[in-house]
Amino acid sequence: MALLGGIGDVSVRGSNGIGNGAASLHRGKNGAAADDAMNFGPLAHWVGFNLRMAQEAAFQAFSRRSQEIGESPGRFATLTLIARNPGISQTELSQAAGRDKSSLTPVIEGLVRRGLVERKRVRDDRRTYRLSVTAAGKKTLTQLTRCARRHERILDSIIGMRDRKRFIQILKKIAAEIE
Amino acid sequence: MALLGGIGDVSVRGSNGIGNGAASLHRGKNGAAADDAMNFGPLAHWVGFNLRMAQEAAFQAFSRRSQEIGESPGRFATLTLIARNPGISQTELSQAAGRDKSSLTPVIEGLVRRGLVERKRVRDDRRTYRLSVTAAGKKTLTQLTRCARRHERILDSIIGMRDRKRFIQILKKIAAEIE
DNA sequence: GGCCGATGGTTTGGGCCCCAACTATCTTAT
DNA sequence: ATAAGATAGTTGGGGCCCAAACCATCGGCC
Repeated sequence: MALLGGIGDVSVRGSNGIGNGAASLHRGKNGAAADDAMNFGPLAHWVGFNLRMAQEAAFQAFSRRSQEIGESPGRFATLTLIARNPGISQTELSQAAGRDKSSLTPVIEGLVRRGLVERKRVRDDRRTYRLSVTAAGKKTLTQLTRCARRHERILDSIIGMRDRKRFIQILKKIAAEIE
Repeated sequence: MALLGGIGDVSVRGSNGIGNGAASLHRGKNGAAADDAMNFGPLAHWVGFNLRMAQEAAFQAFSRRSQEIGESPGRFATLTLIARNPGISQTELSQAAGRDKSSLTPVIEGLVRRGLVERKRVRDDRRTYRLSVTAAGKKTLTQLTRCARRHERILDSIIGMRDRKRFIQILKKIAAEIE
């Protein structure tokens, strides 16, 4: 498990990379589509679709990794942001993380319950909370960061250092400018 | 915002691109973090995080677009794949789309209910279904494709034609090679 | 001082996803 | 033939996300 050695093999991947390469699907004997390879049509050339596939795959991979520590990718990003910006409010946090504030309620609630994050009311504005990471939280964060670095190293090796910087730049640009 | 005039401004974006640029958060008067800009720490340089942000943003954008037609991005990809590979089974489909087969049950069920997809039992193997797109499905697909092309054009303009090809290549590589 | 609109957080309802377990069916080896 | 193993699809439980409705509090304005 990450949990397994490869868990069966949801990974048709590995061999086929989405492209109209040579995915061997073997439609049963008389598959209606005489073709033997999967046809992705226009999807193969579209950014949106490939972005989704890549993100989903990377996310799942990291998910498995961080699971060993008992945390999820979402909680990890949140924890990091709080650590780097002590005293931040939930709304600010949600904007930074690109999530709706309502999504953070359960996440924070969980972090607090596990004693990784502290949440204090503010005197001058009794609506907002002020978040900060506890000592235990810092410790967990260190582990998670190590774990994330391993994950990043793998991604780096797939992308190649030559394109890495530009690749990230483009991702940032998309997140910032779309819509 | 897309749906309103600007509702406050969930869009810290636009101005800050995740990078440690100049996101002005204005922690209330005495914000614990004296800093005025959001600190993303290592997240800013990591592929995983930026991948997630970009994908999520693009996904939401397309989601809104396709909603006008009454469909979702997930259903769109599924429909396209069925159209391109008539007679495909649900399992094959799930592998191509990189999702668990159980995720497809409700999706297909929905497409069938709306009369966009046809599902036939096979004689020689009564376990599998054979999927195909109906005439109505083809029509919807045409609309969706048009809609997707508009979306793609925007993404293209953000990425720039010079890097586009390489960018997609990298995304495919990630989806194919990670774990 | 009291009202109204804005703002921080929570709740509720819905979507999409994964995984593990289960049913029905097919295949294979005995 | 038949029992064991593989495979197609479904079900149930859990996670994470968004959007709209809802409280409480804050702030400006008269």
